Amino acid sequence: MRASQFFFNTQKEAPNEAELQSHILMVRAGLIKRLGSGLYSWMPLGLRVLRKVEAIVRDEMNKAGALELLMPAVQPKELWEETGRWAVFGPQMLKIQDRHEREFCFGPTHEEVITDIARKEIRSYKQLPLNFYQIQTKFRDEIRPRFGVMRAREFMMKDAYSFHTDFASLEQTYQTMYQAYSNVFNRLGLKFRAVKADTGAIGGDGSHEFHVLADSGEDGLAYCDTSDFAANVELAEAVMPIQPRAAAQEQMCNVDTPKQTACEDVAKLLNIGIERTVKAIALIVTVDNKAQFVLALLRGDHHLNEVKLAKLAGFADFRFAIEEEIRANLNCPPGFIGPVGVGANVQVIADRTVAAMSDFICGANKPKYHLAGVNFGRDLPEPSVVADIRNVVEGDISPDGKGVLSLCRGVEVGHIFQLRTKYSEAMNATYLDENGQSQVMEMGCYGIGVSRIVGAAIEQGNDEHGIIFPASMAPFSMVICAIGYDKSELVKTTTNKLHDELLTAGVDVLLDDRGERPGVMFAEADLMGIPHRVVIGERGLNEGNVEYKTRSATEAQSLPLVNLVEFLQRVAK
RNA sequence: CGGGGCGUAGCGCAGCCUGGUAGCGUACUUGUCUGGGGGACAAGGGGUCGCAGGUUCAAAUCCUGCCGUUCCGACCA
Repeated sequence: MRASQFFFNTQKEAPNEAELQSHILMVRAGLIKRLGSGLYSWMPLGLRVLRKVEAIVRDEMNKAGALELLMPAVQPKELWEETGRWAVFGPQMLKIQDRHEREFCFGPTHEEVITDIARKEIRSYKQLPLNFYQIQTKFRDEIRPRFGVMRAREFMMKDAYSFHTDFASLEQTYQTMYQAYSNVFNRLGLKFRAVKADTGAIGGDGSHEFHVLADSGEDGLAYCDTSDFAANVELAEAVMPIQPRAAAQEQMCNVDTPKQTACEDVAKLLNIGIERTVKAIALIVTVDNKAQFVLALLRGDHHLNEVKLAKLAGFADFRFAIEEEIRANLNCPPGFIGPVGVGANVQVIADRTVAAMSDFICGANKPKYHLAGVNFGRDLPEPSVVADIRNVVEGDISPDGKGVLSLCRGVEVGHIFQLRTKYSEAMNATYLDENGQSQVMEMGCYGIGVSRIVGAAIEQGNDEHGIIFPASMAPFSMVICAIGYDKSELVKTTTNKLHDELLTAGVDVLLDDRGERPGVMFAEADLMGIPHRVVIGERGLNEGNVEYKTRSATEAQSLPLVNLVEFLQRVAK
């Protein structure tokens, strides 16, 4: 490709709302162009990247035995009512009407459509297992689109759905997909991790997320360095403390904390470790339309895990209490609340760690006071519920007992689920088994955020000059910067010839024939993240040399003209 | 939906308080000089100042309403 025949539009400044490096660089390099909130055009340069990712995903899906199809993006409401998700998905779904005022949505996912296909097309156990996939535009009306294509409303997704006669078959395909996903991310050249995950709104049993590791990632991950345990922080279990609760040593007493409302400040004032403090989080839990005031106890330095809490029996519907509710139930302003001496109207639940603490510090339910030397069973009743309700922290024992946990952040780019029969049952997707009996199909589903991968990859690969693409997804694998293309006949003929020969050799090469100044060509090539750069000018040519450098190298090397194509062909592989 | 910010040229911004010819940087066009890390000089083109209403002789500027957008708290590939 010749730069003079292509179109790019690089910018020195990115729009204000771009806050993530990947977003800024994608806009500056001219990969994408914003149309509206969460809506992006993929410009020719960006589309080349997207297509390369797609190609790898498609190839690995095919290798794993999945069959590509393409379903409508627009889906009728009736299908979604069968599974009850028309209501469940709620405002995240873009709902539209046709001229007859019939209701549709722009598909945020395709379980209903594929299950409808399966129930109509699959009759016999002999046809199973089957795995269908598509690569298609999805729309989810995100509450807060941001980070460019990393959290856009319209995005490109590969979604696959498998159908099985039994769970064993599902597990087998699930493993195949797990491996295929690992292959995809390895081929893309990304640092990633597969973690155990919460199944969220899609539902089902077994589930793994695939995360590209990046400090700016929206998900917290916990992993064990000495075993293969890895899980989303939402799910990672904080195991029961090994040490049983120590016997009480101190007497309970008031301590003056005139301004100290946070555990951290109380600990500082008393000159003790924050791990000796307990905080009480006031919640309103609704069961059968009845609101119950609850204090959830956590160690001062721990954080509540709302996903875990919501999974406890009776806690599905909870929210944080507001100040008036706290005052009404405890007769005390927030900042000094605690579990000691509360009335029967207050339920107290404790995190496992707290349940094993003794002689701790907590709020006194009296303004400007905390209590020290507090002990369960003596100063207050044992908590009614003890459960794992906190986020794991660095250094926690790994749930598999084979080491300690470390934390990192990641961008979720893939998610695989064992759906089991959630959709097939609701939509009556059945087949006839060997005995002529009707059986409900087992299902799995497997997603990859194709467009998100581009953002995640840039998040992982960039420097002060711009994007550093992995070779697998760069828009061009090589650029020839022809210095003085418009002035020097020698440069022109040499670079033209090299360009044609590289193309013939199968190298995805860009010839910068615009006659731009060297600085401009270098800056733009770096910004776009092209992995290999060949610089050809008259001065070097007269000595029989050209210059070569990879995107991430700091120094260029001089190469002889002889055998140049062979060399470049080899490095570009 | 709750709360804050911002809407002026493709992008980044000033002007608004104190009403009176719409500006700067960048990008774009043309020319000259340049030519190894977004070069210099000169001359240009490009704006219903988000929309609607109001106050006024006069509104980008003051007032009201609406819309869009963005950031901070409940979603997910």
